[in-house]
Amino acid sequence: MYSSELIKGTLKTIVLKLLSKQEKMYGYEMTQHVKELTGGKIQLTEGALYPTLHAMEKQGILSTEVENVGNRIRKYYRVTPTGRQVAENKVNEFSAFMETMMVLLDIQPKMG
Amino acid sequence: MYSSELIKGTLKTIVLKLLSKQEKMYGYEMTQHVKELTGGKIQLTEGALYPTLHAMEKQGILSTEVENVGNRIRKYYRVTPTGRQVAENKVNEFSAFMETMMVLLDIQPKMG
DNA sequence: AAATAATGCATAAGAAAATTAGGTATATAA
DNA sequence: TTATATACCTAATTTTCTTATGCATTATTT
Repeated sequence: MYSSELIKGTLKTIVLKLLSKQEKMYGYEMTQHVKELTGGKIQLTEGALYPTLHAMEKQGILSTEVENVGNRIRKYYRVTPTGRQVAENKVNEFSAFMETMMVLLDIQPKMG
Repeated sequence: MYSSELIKGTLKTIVLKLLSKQEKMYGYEMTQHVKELTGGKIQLTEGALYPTLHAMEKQGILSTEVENVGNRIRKYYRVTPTGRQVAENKVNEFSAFMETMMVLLDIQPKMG
């Protein structure tokens, strides 16, 4: 697990990237997906995730549809066309930011 | 300039790295140094920097010495031996975090 | 000479984003 | 039947940063 300091500010970017790759997802699914993809090193907390999802919906970046699974509710999120643009910008910005940080911190890129 | 969201949580890491490379520095000098090194893309604000420096000093990560330059005061900061270890850990953690984020966001490493 | 910008420190109010902790409810495994 | 997993949500608090302000000295521009 990374210190929570580092992860700050990346939540929206992560959510938007997930939803750019996968038509629709619900909140809990996102937490599990990220946990798996990062080997448990990043774990989205629900207390942070849900308010952020609501905010992004309000901003027109995400849209929702509710589905009933058994007696439970699932709220699926999708990126809107606007959101898709925001997603791309966010990822590009993060990418540029990382390059800058690598210079600043003398970090060598890993050769695949 | 990157959105302030992204830069959040990296301030201590940046300061510790600067001071690991350069025996001693004063606050204002750090702001200028980072500005130059990043082509203005990251700018440490004094409102964030000074309180953080004070906190790190209190934690024993940094030590200070005041110098009079003309009639002005300069407060130099150094990393303590403890701080040097913290610095290394922080940079390593950030490096690992970036790798994780690259996987998560499908970002390709730049070949030098 | 006077005004502005740059240097250099500092704090304080407020905003933003997260953590922590709680709540509701169903399904399943031990 | 008790815990764990699924699935949503909110509220109080904490952390961290921004914005604004203040003080003082020195260098530069007009």
